[in-house]
Amino acid sequence: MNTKDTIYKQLRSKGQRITKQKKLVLDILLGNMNYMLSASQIIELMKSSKMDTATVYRILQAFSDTGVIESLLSPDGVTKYKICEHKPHHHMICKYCGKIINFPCAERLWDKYLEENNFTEESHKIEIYGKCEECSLNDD
Amino acid sequence: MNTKDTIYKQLRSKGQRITKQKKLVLDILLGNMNYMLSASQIIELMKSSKMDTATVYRILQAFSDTGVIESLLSPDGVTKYKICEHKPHHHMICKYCGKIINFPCAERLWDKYLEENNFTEESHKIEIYGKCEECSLNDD
DNA sequence: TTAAATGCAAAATATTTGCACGTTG
DNA sequence: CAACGTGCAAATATTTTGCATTTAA
Repeated sequence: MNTKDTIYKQLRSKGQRITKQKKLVLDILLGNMNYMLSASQIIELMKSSKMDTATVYRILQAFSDTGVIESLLSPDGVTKYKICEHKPHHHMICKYCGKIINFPCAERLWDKYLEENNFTEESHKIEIYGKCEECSLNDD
Repeated sequence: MNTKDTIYKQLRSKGQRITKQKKLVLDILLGNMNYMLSASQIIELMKSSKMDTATVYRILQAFSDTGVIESLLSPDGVTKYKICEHKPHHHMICKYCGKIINFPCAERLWDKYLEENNFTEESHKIEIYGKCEECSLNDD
């Protein structure tokens, strides 16, 4: 079973239907696994498919509700989306080209603080911003 | 020198002027150190001061450029702001009441991955979502 | 068949801009 | 006084909604 089938299954399990439009948005997202796309970028890419903006927003919402995509606030203040990967991981985000590199979720350092505050963790997110290898090389 | 003076200095050092409007927005933000506010919440709170929305957006932009405020994408997809604190720290964010609890920035776990990818870290951010003590107690 | 999804059009929000005027330093 | 910031009004951009129609399961 490939990634697409897994996602279809995930969507169906939440009572969603697999439409032509969802497949198109999914293709875009799967083709950009290493980048985050903003809603307006996705809408732009969908123009050739004559898909309505409202539909794009509804699909993004549905994908997000189902956990198919995750979102992130980029340093320039824009919300961006990408396909969720299932192994727990975090992101290194290149500020120069936007590339995303995943790294595994290691053990936690903050248990102490959770205890001190009686805070119950439900999820967490680590984002590292900087410059990727390629962009460093291009500096010369 | 108190927090406000420090911030004024920070703004002046970037050539910004301290206006009545900036003081008002700053007061709101300082009065909500433990919560994140969205642009529209801030605009709402500013209504009594008859401040223009355009001005609020310009001030938020200016504060952000100067590093006076930091932003975060909340789980419901809204961008929210709060005053930056200067000791390196991260956030525990209660999903039920929105309270923010800071915890210090500990040593890093991901140096290995930076090396593997020749990625140059410029900054990082850890966000922990869950339920705070008070909200847990209220569950009963 | 029928619940869910789409397209379309329109409304509601959110954000940005130009410009004349006011204010800070 | 000169540069910067503000208010106002208007332009854009973004996101949401209602409803008739289409479509996936």
